[in-house]
Amino acid sequence: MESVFSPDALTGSGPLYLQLQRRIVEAMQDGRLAPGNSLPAERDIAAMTGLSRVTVRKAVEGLVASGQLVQKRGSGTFVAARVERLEQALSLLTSFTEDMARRGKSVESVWLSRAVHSPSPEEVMALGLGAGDRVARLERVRRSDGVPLAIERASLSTRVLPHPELVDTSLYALLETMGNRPVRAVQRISAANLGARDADLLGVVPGAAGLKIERIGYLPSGRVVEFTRSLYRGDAYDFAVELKLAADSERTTG
Amino acid sequence: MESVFSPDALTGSGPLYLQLQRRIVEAMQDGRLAPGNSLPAERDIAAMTGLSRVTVRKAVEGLVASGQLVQKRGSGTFVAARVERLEQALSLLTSFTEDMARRGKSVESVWLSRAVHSPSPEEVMALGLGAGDRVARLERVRRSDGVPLAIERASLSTRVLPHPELVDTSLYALLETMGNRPVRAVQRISAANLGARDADLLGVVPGAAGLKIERIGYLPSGRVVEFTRSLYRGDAYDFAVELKLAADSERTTG
DNA sequence: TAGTGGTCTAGACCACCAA
DNA sequence: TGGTGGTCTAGACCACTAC
Repeated sequence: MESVFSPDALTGSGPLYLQLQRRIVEAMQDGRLAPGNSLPAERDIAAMTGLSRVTVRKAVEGLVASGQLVQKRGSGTFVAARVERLEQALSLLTSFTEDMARRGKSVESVWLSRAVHSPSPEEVMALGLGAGDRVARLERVRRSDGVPLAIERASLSTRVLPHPELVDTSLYALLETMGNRPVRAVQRISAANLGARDADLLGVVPGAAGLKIERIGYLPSGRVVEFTRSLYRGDAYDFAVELKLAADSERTTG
Repeated sequence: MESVFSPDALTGSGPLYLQLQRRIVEAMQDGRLAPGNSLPAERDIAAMTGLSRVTVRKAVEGLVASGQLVQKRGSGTFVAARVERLEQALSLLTSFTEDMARRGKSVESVWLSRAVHSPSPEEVMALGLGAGDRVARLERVRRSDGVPLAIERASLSTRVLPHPELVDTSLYALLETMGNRPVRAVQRISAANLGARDADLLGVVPGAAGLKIERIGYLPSGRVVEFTRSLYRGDAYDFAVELKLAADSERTTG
């Protein structure tokens, strides 16, 4: 433990903050710093290493940004707990609730908003709204076993969901009872660094990588039902897809 | 322009570096700072705003991390160029080369490595190798129209690819000539912050969000052909998927 | 209340780039 | 060579947490 923050061994090449960072990472890898362990206070590390506190902070900063350390103001700096990685099959149209239930995980939703609004231009486009149409917006943080996994922002025409406040756990379950459950959807997946607000909601550091998914769900008739933008924690989620050879795939759309 | 860095208007609430950051973002959004424009030198911004250089750097740091600004040592700080976002259909098994050709983009590969190695434990698992088997490793940076888009690290048994140095542009094209082109693949998609080396290869800042894709490709016989780990630039790539209702999908595996 | 991280300053030297 | 970003220091005050 002392060896991690000893003043010697800071004799390597490169910036001092990177050398210190490297030593902390090594200590975490070989178990000298285990998940949950706290690091000495920044001022103490500075005194032990002979560096300034600013330099120590810069070393720690990078590890906090990559999720390996967690800082709590007034409390201390801790080695982050490992997050179990969940995997979701991407080829099936399932809801988050159903998906988690299937693998025996609890699901909690923290509602941020459930109300009717005037549509944004983006929503008008995606949902194919007419003049005067209004949208139901559902915004929530999805948790499983207490760990926040995703932020979900769904928009639906009030014609399919006039009373968004009735949605409890599963949006798809409610849509099903009204005969409006989508049977087909198109998703776009990309990655983005999370902003301050979203990172906060997901319990990660601003700038952490998130999986951004935009989904448009269709009824059998081809009408659009839902337009959902989700942000998944990059460190906690995997999507699995099965692909087939191009020439091999049947054309179901022709 | 001066208004962005004027000493007044730093009267809002919250940390000074966030207030300055917000003003820079606003200037980029309304075009007062256009892509390619340079910002004043850090020391000048400090003088103009009445802040210390350290505080100015902290404001800029966040925007560099999220890819909105680019810093060049000895040269200056610049508003980042916007990167056109490409979209790839995820339901078809195509190669990068074919994919880009289809949309009229040029493709360049920068080879980092093309050689035969002893397999790592991970490769033994994924490829189902036996004792004594060796692997061909292909590592390259994929560029389109000069912009680096992805890092691709492919591993194949030397039984299907004895001479990796023969791979020129398209791995799949070569495999096809040998009757070893995969017809099916399973992918896992997640997001991760890019490390220093990978970020450098992709021309983005360390910590930027990347789309991580692991793919295992199969022959018609069910044998594994390739194990590929790719990292796509999160700001330049979109994957599109079409989903179908669970109960609706035919079971082809039963 | 004592200790922690969060912010901020003024000033310094170095490495790199362009003219 | 002069200007730029990159690193580093010593010291200060604030906000929050735990006791």
